[in-house]
Amino acid sequence: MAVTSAPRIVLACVTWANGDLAVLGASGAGATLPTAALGASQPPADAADALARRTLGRVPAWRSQVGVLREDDGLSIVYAAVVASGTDAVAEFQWRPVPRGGGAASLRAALVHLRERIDREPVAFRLLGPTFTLSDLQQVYELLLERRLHKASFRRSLMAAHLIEPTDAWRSEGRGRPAQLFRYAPRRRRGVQRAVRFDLLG
Amino acid sequence: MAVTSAPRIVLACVTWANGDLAVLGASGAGATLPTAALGASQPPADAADALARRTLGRVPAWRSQVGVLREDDGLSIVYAAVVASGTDAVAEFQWRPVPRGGGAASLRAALVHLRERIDREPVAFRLLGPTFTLSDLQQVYELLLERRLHKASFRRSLMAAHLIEPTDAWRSEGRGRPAQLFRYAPRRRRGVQRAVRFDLLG
DNA sequence: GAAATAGTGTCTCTTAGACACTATTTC
DNA sequence: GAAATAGTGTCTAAGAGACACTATTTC
Repeated sequence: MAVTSAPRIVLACVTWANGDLAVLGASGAGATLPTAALGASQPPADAADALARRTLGRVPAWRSQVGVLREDDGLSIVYAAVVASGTDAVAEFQWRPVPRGGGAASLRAALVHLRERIDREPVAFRLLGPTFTLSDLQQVYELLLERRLHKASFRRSLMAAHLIEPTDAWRSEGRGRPAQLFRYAPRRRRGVQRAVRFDLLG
Repeated sequence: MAVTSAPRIVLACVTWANGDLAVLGASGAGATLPTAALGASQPPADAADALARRTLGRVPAWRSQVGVLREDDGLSIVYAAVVASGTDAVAEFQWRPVPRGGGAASLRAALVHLRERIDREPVAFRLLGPTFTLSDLQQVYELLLERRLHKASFRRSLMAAHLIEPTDAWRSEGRGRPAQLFRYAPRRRRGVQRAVRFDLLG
């Protein structure tokens, strides 16, 4: 038994608000992420959920461990989490716009983590509410991937994957044609495995 | 300051030997992965490298943090590492065939970690020696991905990515036509960003 | 020549992206 | 009707997989 300070849990909890990504932070000047000490013999994922419950009032819709960082004052176990658009923060926590390009190392790592998982896990769908328009969904993908996507192509491959189903509701934002609302309803396991990609290496 | 046992570093170090993947383990009956206590204020990556140096005599060609697990006797910080085919283990450690489907949780997590990164980081190339045949490379991809790949298609997209260059050496394995040796020599950054994939979700 | 392995040419089918269009709303 | 946003049809080019082939070695 060595005398060590217990590792700390750091939670980067992201949502989609006002057409932008927002991250949960402590109120006040510094944009610090919520943290908690990890209990002896407590599983880190449980600690992350407990921390979310304390700062948000609920367990996130999706959560994943980002990794461990050695920081000045000890070890930080960073978690990325995602909650549905419209979820309110509690007490002394609030949603802040995600800083473009900058921010603390743990937040940047969490955003990279989300970006790397968006095509394998339902990150984008958990960021949205129970129903959403296809423009909403595309905007979330574009924010997380930090690049523009082709509208027709996005919709075609989305439909081909059978991940969503239309509702009979439509939403009008004031100007322009109303958009149909969809819900996340994955039907297919996974299709044919596709080729190895070498184009991301180098 | 709480009284806690320091987290442990666990190293899942993989190589390619005798046409199969092998993992470095302690000699003897139990197939336990090498471990080390993490020093207070020591960065985990440094501890993983030091552990590799102690059990292999060298720093791995590629290394990545897999994550933190709460185990019975404390926290384990798991690292996946890869060394070139032909590297010898030292002292009381040896290469063991990777158990198909089974094995300890930390080893399974490390193998999933490698599989998820093979198309974004040069994992397969670091598993091979400085020169290799295209059949070697394809076999490593097939072992890591656990599925067969199409030979002509594999080679076409590999060449299109400009990741390797031919040497003027050929290797003959006894039977069959000798194969040309290639080396890893990535030339291109990355091509055009391609579409979002929905087919891995669901 | 048979067997084994390396390596290639060609066809087809799928699909991503471009482009241009139609549809439905507010003003 | 203009502006804005949603949604679609068609063409093209790239690429993945199937198939069948050629090439070079050992026996």
